[in-house]
Amino acid sequence: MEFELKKFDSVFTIDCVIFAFDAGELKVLLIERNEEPYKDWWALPGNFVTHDEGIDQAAERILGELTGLRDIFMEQFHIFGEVDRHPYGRVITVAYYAMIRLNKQKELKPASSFVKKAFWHSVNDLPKLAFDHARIFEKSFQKIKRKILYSPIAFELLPEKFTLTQLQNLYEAILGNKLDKRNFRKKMLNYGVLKELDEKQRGVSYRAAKLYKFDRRKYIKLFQKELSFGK
Amino acid sequence: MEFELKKFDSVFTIDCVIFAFDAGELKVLLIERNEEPYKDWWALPGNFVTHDEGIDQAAERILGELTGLRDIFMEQFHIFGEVDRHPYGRVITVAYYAMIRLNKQKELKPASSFVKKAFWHSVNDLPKLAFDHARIFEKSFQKIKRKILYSPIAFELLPEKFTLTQLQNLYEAILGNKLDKRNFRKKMLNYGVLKELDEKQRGVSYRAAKLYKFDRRKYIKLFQKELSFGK
DNA sequence: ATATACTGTGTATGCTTTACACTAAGTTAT
DNA sequence: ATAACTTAGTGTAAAGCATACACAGTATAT
Repeated sequence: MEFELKKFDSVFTIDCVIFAFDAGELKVLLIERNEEPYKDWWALPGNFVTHDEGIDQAAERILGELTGLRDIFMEQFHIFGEVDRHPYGRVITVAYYAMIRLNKQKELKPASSFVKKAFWHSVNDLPKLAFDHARIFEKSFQKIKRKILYSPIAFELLPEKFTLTQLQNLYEAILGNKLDKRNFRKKMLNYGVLKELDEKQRGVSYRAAKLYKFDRRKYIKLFQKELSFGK
Repeated sequence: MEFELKKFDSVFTIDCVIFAFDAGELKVLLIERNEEPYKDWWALPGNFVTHDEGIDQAAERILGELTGLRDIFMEQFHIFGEVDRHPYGRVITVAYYAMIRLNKQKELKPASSFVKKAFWHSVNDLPKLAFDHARIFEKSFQKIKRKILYSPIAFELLPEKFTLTQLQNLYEAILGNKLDKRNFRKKMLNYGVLKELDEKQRGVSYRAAKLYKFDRRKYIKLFQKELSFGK
């Protein structure tokens, strides 16, 4: 890919912050760049938007090409438009985030020479990032910390069936502090968005915990109620 | 202003949704366009971003030129990037919103031939808008409806000194429903972000109400507390 | 059988939310 | 001066939610 400075007059890019939860840690997906600028640096998956695609489609395409992840629902959360954020010229980036559930189908296979590899990094131990990506990441992290307080987005990160302890660990990983077990369970069950299953965890040493599922219908009701101020 | 189609390959604009509260009604600032496309239509104040300005500065500049309003703190809330949203080509727009307090200094004086006039419209009775501005407005309105539930943004719309009834009317105008007077007062006073003044309303028929002020210091404390999940 | 490691549960206290209706105070009209 | 009008300002009981806190139960491994 060659850069023509002229075109940089007004260029948009997309950057994606993809969160996942694995081994008790919150992770974010990074790529190792194979192109200048910032060759060999870690960066958020991101690239140019072409002239004939909407930005939401562009986001999906770019994430797919750079990491192999397909059909991920991402939400835009901020635009970064400082004049000097890109060394080659004025580049405005639209930042998207998503929270996903890891499984075998979600292998990382970059399909672009732009990327050496894609890799999940713990959010607590990130390498130095290219461009202003550290800032973009920070903003996204603040966003989900805040959102988790009023919206059950956590479920998107967990396997379909999960235990309450797993759920609590996830909250603790995102919020960065410990929670009381009994109060946490009371609160979560009280929201009424969990469905208790007739099934237990398998393959664990020691006592197995009950599994739960997220009840999307009840969640939608809760969400609407949440939008009221009381009488 | 002449449009060169080529440049439209990747062009971005800013659109501003400015809210104010007047005569018991929530208003939004619109301009009457004096240029094609959508000449003579009402639209949100918006225009092109130049190559050498950051988007936040661009937003301030554009709002100032089109409406005469200066030094308004706006916050970006969404990017609209569908391929077909502008009839002349691909135009991505960054939408900003602000809530302001009306006063005499805030006269509307467009300084651009692009605009015939600028005018406050009740949000309940908007004309047909140019481009996808109806959608942009809707999104901003949803945003503030949600934000007012957890953040005292309402104060930005009121005069510095206000009565509790005015505050309640504003909440009702934004939320679109009636609230209970006693509960509303209890809740608001309980937040602890209002300072009671030794002063009463003047120039009203019938009994004058006490005036209050917003206490920004206490608000900041409240805001930090709000970010916790409990133990 | 025993050690291990995690699961799962209850209660009392205080605070917040909700539902609900009348009197007090100042202004205007006569 | 008085009556009529209009808005301001106030309390309480009941229900629900948040918080603080500790130990017995159960599946597994050896």
